Amino acid sequence: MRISTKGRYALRLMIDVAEHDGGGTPVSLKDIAQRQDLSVKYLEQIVGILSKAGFLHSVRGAQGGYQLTRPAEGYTVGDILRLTEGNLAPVACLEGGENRCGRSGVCATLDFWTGLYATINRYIDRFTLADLVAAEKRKRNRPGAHAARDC
Amino acid sequence: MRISTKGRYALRLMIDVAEHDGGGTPVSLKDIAQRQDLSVKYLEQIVGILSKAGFLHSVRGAQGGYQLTRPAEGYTVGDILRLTEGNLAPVACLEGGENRCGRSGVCATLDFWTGLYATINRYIDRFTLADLVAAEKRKRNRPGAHAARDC
DNA sequence: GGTAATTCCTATGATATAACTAGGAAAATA
DNA sequence: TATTTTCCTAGTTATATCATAGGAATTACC
Repeated sequence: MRISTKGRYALRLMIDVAEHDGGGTPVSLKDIAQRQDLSVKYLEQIVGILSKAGFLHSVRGAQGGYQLTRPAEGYTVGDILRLTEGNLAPVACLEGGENRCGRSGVCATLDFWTGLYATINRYIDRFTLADLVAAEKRKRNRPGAHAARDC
Repeated sequence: MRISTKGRYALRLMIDVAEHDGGGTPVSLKDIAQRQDLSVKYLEQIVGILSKAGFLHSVRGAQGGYQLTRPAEGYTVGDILRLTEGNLAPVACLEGGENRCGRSGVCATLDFWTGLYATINRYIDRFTLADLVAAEKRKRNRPGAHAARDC
Protein backbone atom coordinates (compact mmCIF):
# COMPACT_ATOMS: atom_id res chain seq x y z
CA MET A 1 0.00 0.00 0.00
CA ARG A 2 2.65 2.44 -1.03
CA ILE A 3 2.88 5.32 -3.43
CA SER A 4 6.00 4.63 -5.51
CA THR A 5 8.82 7.03 -6.25
CA LYS A 6 7.25 7.71 -9.62
CA GLY A 7 4.24 9.39 -8.10
CA ARG A 8 6.15 11.10 -5.32
CA TYR A 9 8.86 12.44 -7.60
CA ALA A 10 6.27 13.50 -10.16
CA LEU A 11 4.65 15.65 -7.50
CA ARG A 12 7.98 17.21 -6.53
CA LEU A 13 8.83 17.76 -10.16
CA MET A 14 5.55 19.51 -10.87
CA ILE A 15 5.92 21.67 -7.79
CA ASP A 16 9.41 22.60 -8.89
CA VAL A 17 8.30 23.53 -12.40
CA ALA A 18 5.41 25.55 -11.02
CA GLU A 19 7.73 27.49 -8.77
CA HIS A 20 10.47 28.21 -11.29
CA ASP A 21 8.51 28.88 -14.46
CA GLY A 22 7.90 32.49 -13.53
CA GLY A 23 9.39 34.37 -16.44
CA GLY A 24 8.12 32.06 -19.15
CA THR A 25 11.49 30.38 -19.61
CA PRO A 26 11.29 26.60 -19.48
CA VAL A 27 12.70 24.76 -16.49
CA SER A 28 15.37 22.18 -17.35
CA LEU A 29 15.59 18.73 -15.83
CA LYS A 30 19.17 19.43 -14.90
CA ASP A 31 18.08 22.23 -12.60
CA ILE A 32 15.18 20.25 -11.18
CA ALA A 33 17.41 17.26 -10.55
CA GLN A 34 19.91 19.42 -8.74
CA ARG A 35 17.33 21.11 -6.55
CA GLN A 36 15.48 17.91 -5.76
CA ASP A 37 18.59 15.77 -5.44
CA LEU A 38 17.36 13.22 -7.96
CA SER A 39 19.03 11.87 -11.09
CA VAL A 40 18.30 13.49 -14.45
CA LYS A 41 17.99 10.06 -16.01
CA TYR A 42 15.26 8.89 -13.71
CA LEU A 43 13.39 12.17 -13.94
CA GLU A 44 13.46 11.86 -17.72
CA GLN A 45 11.23 8.83 -17.50
CA ILE A 46 8.79 10.49 -15.17
CA VAL A 47 8.64 13.74 -17.09
CA GLY A 48 8.00 11.72 -20.25
CA ILE A 49 4.76 10.46 -18.78
CA LEU A 50 3.73 13.94 -17.74
CA SER A 51 4.45 15.60 -21.07
CA LYS A 52 2.96 12.81 -23.14
CA ALA A 53 -0.25 13.27 -21.18
CA GLY A 54 -0.22 17.00 -21.84
CA PHE A 55 0.51 17.96 -18.25
CA LEU A 56 3.73 19.65 -19.28
CA HIS A 57 4.90 21.39 -22.42
CA SER A 58 8.44 20.52 -23.41
CA VAL A 59 10.97 22.70 -25.23
CA ARG A 60 13.76 20.77 -26.88
CA GLY A 61 17.34 21.80 -27.48
CA ALA A 62 19.69 24.05 -25.59
CA GLN A 63 17.98 26.28 -23.02
CA GLY A 64 15.02 23.95 -23.29
CA GLY A 65 13.01 22.45 -20.50
CA TYR A 66 9.45 22.12 -19.29
CA GLN A 67 6.53 24.41 -18.57
CA LEU A 68 3.08 23.91 -17.13
CA THR A 69 0.32 23.81 -19.73
CA ARG A 70 -2.26 25.22 -17.33
CA PRO A 71 -2.25 27.29 -14.17
CA ALA A 72 -1.25 25.30 -11.09
CA GLU A 73 -4.86 25.36 -9.89
CA GLY A 74 -5.77 23.29 -12.94
CA TYR A 75 -4.05 20.13 -11.75
CA THR A 76 -5.42 18.12 -8.86
CA VAL A 77 -2.94 16.00 -7.00
CA GLY A 78 -5.15 13.08 -7.99
CA ASP A 79 -4.61 13.84 -11.67
CA ILE A 80 -0.86 13.61 -11.22
CA LEU A 81 -0.87 10.54 -9.02
CA ARG A 82 -3.32 8.55 -11.12
CA LEU A 83 -1.29 9.31 -14.22
CA THR A 84 2.09 8.36 -12.81
CA GLU A 85 1.07 5.57 -10.48
CA GLY A 86 -1.06 3.97 -13.16
CA ASN A 87 -4.03 3.24 -10.98
CA LEU A 88 -4.78 3.75 -7.35
CA ALA A 89 -7.30 0.95 -7.01
CA PRO A 90 -6.48 -0.91 -3.79
CA VAL A 91 -7.44 -4.26 -5.40
CA ALA A 92 -7.08 -5.34 -9.01
CA CYS A 93 -10.72 -6.22 -9.55
CA LEU A 94 -11.71 -2.55 -9.32
CA GLU A 95 -9.66 -1.62 -12.34
CA GLY A 96 -12.05 -2.99 -14.89
CA GLY A 97 -10.79 -4.52 -18.09
CA GLU A 98 -9.21 -7.94 -17.83
CA ASN A 99 -8.74 -7.79 -14.09
CA ARG A 100 -12.42 -7.42 -13.46
CA CYS A 101 -13.67 -10.07 -11.11
CA GLY A 102 -16.28 -12.09 -12.99
CA ARG A 103 -18.08 -13.07 -9.84
CA SER A 104 -18.14 -9.61 -8.36
CA GLY A 105 -21.86 -9.87 -7.82
CA VAL A 106 -21.28 -12.04 -4.78
CA CYS A 107 -17.97 -10.79 -3.39
CA ALA A 108 -18.36 -9.89 0.27
CA THR A 109 -15.53 -7.39 0.27
CA LEU A 110 -16.08 -5.72 -3.09
CA ASP A 111 -18.29 -2.96 -1.75
CA PHE A 112 -15.76 -2.27 0.95
CA TRP A 113 -12.92 -1.93 -1.58
CA THR A 114 -15.06 0.18 -3.87
CA GLY A 115 -15.75 2.56 -1.03
CA LEU A 116 -12.09 2.76 -0.09
CA TYR A 117 -11.15 3.52 -3.68
CA ALA A 118 -13.74 6.29 -3.86
CA THR A 119 -12.59 7.74 -0.54
CA ILE A 120 -8.99 7.89 -1.72
CA ASN A 121 -9.91 9.51 -5.02
CA ARG A 122 -12.11 12.04 -3.32
CA TYR A 123 -9.31 13.02 -0.98
CA ILE A 124 -6.56 13.36 -3.55
CA ASP A 125 -8.77 15.41 -5.83
CA ARG A 126 -9.42 17.96 -3.12
CA PHE A 127 -5.87 19.31 -3.48
CA THR A 128 -4.38 21.10 -6.44
CA LEU A 129 -0.79 21.68 -7.45
CA ALA A 130 -1.27 25.27 -6.33
CA ASP A 131 -2.02 24.06 -2.81
CA LEU A 132 1.26 22.16 -2.70
CA VAL A 133 3.22 25.13 -4.03
CA ALA A 134 1.65 27.30 -1.36
CA ALA A 135 2.58 24.76 1.31
CA GLU A 136 6.13 24.64 0.01
CA LYS A 137 6.49 28.41 0.22
CA ARG A 138 4.86 28.63 3.61
CA LYS A 139 7.19 26.05 5.05
CA ARG A 140 10.31 27.35 3.38
CA ASN A 141 9.84 30.78 4.84
CA ARG A 142 10.17 29.47 8.33
CA PRO A 143 13.56 30.06 9.94
CA GLY A 144 16.01 27.15 9.79
CA ALA A 145 14.25 25.48 6.89
CA HIS A 146 15.96 23.03 4.57
CA ALA A 147 14.53 21.30 1.54
CA ALA A 148 12.91 17.98 2.27
CA ARG A 149 14.06 15.08 0.14
CA ASP A 150 12.26 11.98 1.25
CA CYS A 151 8.62 12.54 0.49
CA MET B 1 -0.80 1.25 -4.12
CA ARG B 2 -2.16 -2.22 -3.68
CA ILE B 3 -3.42 -4.31 -0.83
CA SER B 4 -1.50 -7.59 -1.05
CA THR B 5 -2.91 -11.09 -0.95
CA LYS B 6 -1.96 -11.28 2.71
CA GLY B 7 -4.44 -8.62 3.66
CA ARG B 8 -7.12 -9.75 1.25
CA TYR B 9 -6.87 -13.41 2.18
CA ALA B 10 -6.76 -12.52 5.87
CA LEU B 11 -10.09 -10.78 5.47
CA ARG B 12 -11.59 -13.77 3.67
CA LEU B 13 -10.16 -16.10 6.26
CA MET B 14 -11.61 -14.11 9.14
CA ILE B 15 -14.99 -13.94 7.43
CA ASP B 16 -14.89 -17.70 6.90
CA VAL B 17 -14.04 -18.40 10.53
CA ALA B 18 -16.74 -16.01 11.69
CA GLU B 19 -19.33 -17.77 9.56
CA HIS B 20 -18.41 -21.35 10.43
CA ASP B 21 -17.59 -21.10 14.12
CA GLY B 22 -21.20 -21.38 15.12
CA GLY B 23 -21.23 -24.40 17.40
CA GLY B 24 -18.00 -23.64 19.19
CA THR B 25 -16.04 -26.18 17.18
CA PRO B 26 -12.86 -24.73 15.71
CA VAL B 27 -12.64 -24.19 11.97
CA SER B 28 -9.74 -25.99 10.31
CA LEU B 29 -7.50 -24.47 7.66
CA LYS B 30 -8.22 -27.42 5.44
CA ASP B 31 -11.89 -26.48 5.30
CA ILE B 32 -11.18 -22.80 4.86
CA ALA B 33 -8.70 -23.49 2.08
CA GLN B 34 -11.24 -25.65 0.30
CA ARG B 35 -14.03 -23.11 0.54
CA GLN B 36 -11.84 -20.17 -0.39
CA ASP B 37 -9.86 -22.05 -3.04
CA LEU B 38 -6.53 -21.16 -1.47
CA SER B 39 -3.65 -23.38 -0.38
CA VAL B 40 -3.44 -24.59 3.21
CA LYS B 41 0.27 -23.83 3.19
CA TYR B 42 -0.14 -20.20 2.32
CA LEU B 43 -3.02 -19.73 4.73
CA GLU B 44 -0.85 -21.16 7.49
CA GLN B 45 1.42 -18.17 7.25
CA ILE B 46 -1.40 -15.69 7.30
CA VAL B 47 -3.25 -17.36 10.14
CA GLY B 48 0.00 -17.38 12.09
CA ILE B 49 0.04 -13.59 12.08
CA LEU B 50 -3.57 -13.44 13.16
CA SER B 51 -3.28 -15.90 16.02
CA LYS B 52 0.03 -14.52 17.27
CA ALA B 53 -1.66 -11.13 17.53
CA GLY B 54 -4.53 -12.61 19.50
CA PHE B 55 -7.10 -12.16 16.75
CA LEU B 56 -7.71 -15.89 16.58
CA HIS B 57 -7.52 -18.67 19.11
CA SER B 58 -5.93 -21.84 17.77
CA VAL B 59 -6.67 -25.41 18.79
CA ARG B 60 -3.92 -27.84 17.90
CA GLY B 61 -4.17 -31.49 16.99
CA ALA B 62 -6.84 -33.49 15.22
CA GLN B 63 -10.21 -31.72 15.00
CA GLY B 64 -8.29 -28.56 15.74
CA GLY B 65 -8.60 -25.25 14.01
CA TYR B 66 -9.29 -21.62 14.73
CA GLN B 67 -11.88 -19.55 16.53
CA LEU B 68 -12.50 -15.86 16.95
CA THR B 69 -11.39 -14.47 20.28
CA ARG B 70 -14.07 -11.78 20.27
CA PRO B 71 -17.44 -11.21 18.63
CA ALA B 72 -17.15 -10.23 14.98
CA GLU B 73 -18.17 -6.68 15.87
CA GLY B 74 -14.98 -6.42 17.87
CA TYR B 75 -12.67 -6.40 14.86
CA THR B 76 -12.54 -3.46 12.52
CA VAL B 77 -11.39 -4.16 8.99
CA GLY B 78 -8.62 -1.69 9.72
CA ASP B 79 -7.37 -3.85 12.60
CA ILE B 80 -7.02 -6.83 10.30
CA LEU B 81 -5.47 -4.95 7.40
CA ARG B 82 -2.97 -3.01 9.47
CA LEU B 83 -1.87 -6.21 11.14
CA THR B 84 -1.42 -8.27 7.99
CA GLU B 85 -0.29 -5.57 5.60
CA GLY B 86 2.19 -4.24 8.13
CA ASN B 87 1.42 -0.59 7.64
CA LEU B 88 -0.92 1.30 5.40
CA ALA B 89 1.06 4.52 5.31
CA PRO B 90 1.15 5.71 1.70
CA VAL B 91 4.72 6.99 2.12
CA ALA B 92 7.49 5.62 4.32
CA CYS B 93 8.15 8.84 6.22
CA LEU B 94 4.77 8.58 7.94
CA GLU B 95 5.67 5.34 9.63
CA GLY B 96 7.83 6.86 12.28
CA GLY B 97 10.88 5.05 13.58
CA GLU B 98 13.85 4.87 11.26
CA ASN B 99 11.95 5.89 8.18
CA ARG B 100 10.96 9.17 9.67
CA CYS B 101 11.94 12.03 7.42
CA GLY B 102 14.33 14.22 9.39
CA ARG B 103 13.42 17.32 7.45
CA SER B 104 9.70 16.82 7.68
CA GLY B 105 9.29 20.33 9.02
CA VAL B 106 9.69 21.72 5.52
CA CYS B 107 8.26 18.97 3.30
CA ALA B 108 5.61 20.44 1.00
CA THR B 109 3.76 17.19 0.56
CA LEU B 110 3.96 15.81 4.09
CA ASP B 111 0.69 17.32 5.23
CA PHE B 112 -1.01 15.98 2.14
CA TRP B 113 0.25 12.44 2.81
CA THR B 114 -0.63 12.70 6.48
CA GLY B 115 -4.17 13.62 5.54
CA LEU B 116 -4.43 10.76 3.07
CA TYR B 117 -3.19 8.32 5.68
CA ALA B 118 -5.75 9.56 8.18
CA THR B 119 -8.52 9.37 5.61
CA ILE B 120 -7.69 5.77 4.77
CA ASN B 121 -7.53 4.75 8.41
CA ARG B 122 -10.79 6.46 9.19
CA TYR B 123 -12.53 4.64 6.36
CA ILE B 124 -11.23 1.16 7.10
CA ASP B 125 -12.07 1.51 10.77
CA ARG B 126 -15.70 2.28 10.00
CA PHE B 127 -16.31 -1.35 9.05
CA THR B 128 -16.21 -4.38 11.30
CA LEU B 129 -15.84 -8.04 10.51
CA ALA B 130 -19.52 -8.38 11.29
CA ASP B 131 -20.33 -5.95 8.46
CA LEU B 132 -18.42 -8.13 6.00
CA VAL B 133 -20.10 -11.28 7.20
CA ALA B 134 -23.46 -9.60 6.77
CA ALA B 135 -22.53 -8.54 3.25
CA GLU B 136 -21.43 -12.07 2.45
CA LYS B 137 -24.73 -13.51 3.59
CA ARG B 138 -26.79 -10.87 1.85
CA LYS B 139 -25.04 -11.47 -1.45
CA ARG B 140 -25.02 -15.23 -1.20
CA ASN B 141 -28.75 -15.36 -0.77
CA ARG B 142 -29.34 -13.85 -4.15
CA PRO B 143 -30.31 -16.33 -6.87
CA GLY B 144 -27.48 -17.55 -9.09
CA ALA B 145 -24.80 -16.62 -6.61
CA HIS B 146 -21.34 -18.20 -6.63
CA ALA B 147 -18.48 -17.60 -4.24
CA ALA B 148 -16.14 -14.84 -5.34
CA ARG B 149 -12.48 -15.73 -5.40
CA ASP B 150 -10.50 -12.73 -6.53
CA CYS B 151 -11.01 -10.06 -3.90
C1' DG C 1 -0.81 -46.88 22.27
C1' DG C 2 -0.90 -46.02 17.54
C1' DT C 3 -2.46 -43.40 13.74
C1' DA C 4 -4.31 -39.71 11.44
C1' DA C 5 -5.31 -34.95 11.55
C1' DT C 6 -3.97 -30.67 12.48
C1' DT C 7 -1.24 -26.57 13.93
C1' DC C 8 3.42 -24.64 14.09
C1' DC C 9 7.91 -23.10 12.35
C1' DT C 10 11.30 -21.90 9.09
C1' DA C 11 13.60 -22.24 4.72
C1' DT C 12 13.56 -21.91 -0.20
C1' DG C 13 12.31 -20.49 -4.77
C1' DA C 14 9.98 -18.25 -8.42
C1' DT C 15 7.94 -14.21 -10.36
C1' DA C 16 6.91 -9.49 -10.56
C1' DT C 17 7.65 -4.85 -9.61
C1' DA C 18 10.30 -0.86 -8.34
C1' DA C 19 13.98 1.93 -8.89
C1' DC C 20 17.27 3.18 -11.32
C1' DT C 21 21.35 3.34 -14.91
C1' DA C 22 23.02 3.60 -19.65
C1' DG C 23 23.59 4.77 -24.42
C1' DG C 24 22.72 7.24 -28.01
C1' DA C 25 19.55 9.70 -31.42
C1' DA C 26 17.09 14.06 -32.41
C1' DA C 27 16.43 18.91 -31.91
C1' DA C 28 17.51 23.54 -31.01
C1' DT C 29 20.59 27.38 -29.62
C1' DA C 30 24.44 30.32 -29.87
C1' DT D 1 29.72 23.27 -35.47
C1' DA D 2 29.75 22.45 -30.62
C1' DT D 3 26.88 22.32 -26.75
C1' DT D 4 22.80 21.73 -24.39
C1' DT D 5 18.83 19.64 -23.82
C1' DT D 6 14.84 16.52 -24.69
C1' DC D 7 13.47 11.93 -26.35
C1' DC D 8 13.39 6.90 -26.66
C1' DT D 9 14.09 2.35 -25.17
C1' DA D 10 16.84 -1.31 -23.36
C1' DG D 11 19.21 -3.25 -19.52
C1' DT D 12 20.33 -3.92 -14.49
C1' DT D 13 19.79 -4.49 -9.66
C1' DA D 14 17.30 -4.77 -5.54
C1' DT D 15 13.33 -5.78 -3.10
C1' DA D 16 8.84 -7.52 -2.25
C1' DT D 17 5.17 -10.59 -3.30
C1' DC D 18 3.34 -14.99 -3.56
C1' DA D 19 3.64 -18.75 -2.72
C1' DT D 20 5.62 -24.14 -2.06
C1' DA D 21 8.06 -27.51 0.82
C1' DG D 22 9.52 -30.29 4.67
C1' DG D 23 9.17 -31.70 8.88
C1' DA D 24 8.39 -31.20 14.07
C1' DA D 25 4.91 -30.78 17.77
C1' DT D 26 0.38 -31.58 19.49
C1' DT D 27 -4.05 -33.70 20.11
C1' DA D 28 -8.35 -36.59 19.15
C1' DC D 29 -10.12 -40.86 18.27
C1' DC D 30 -10.24 -45.80 17.86
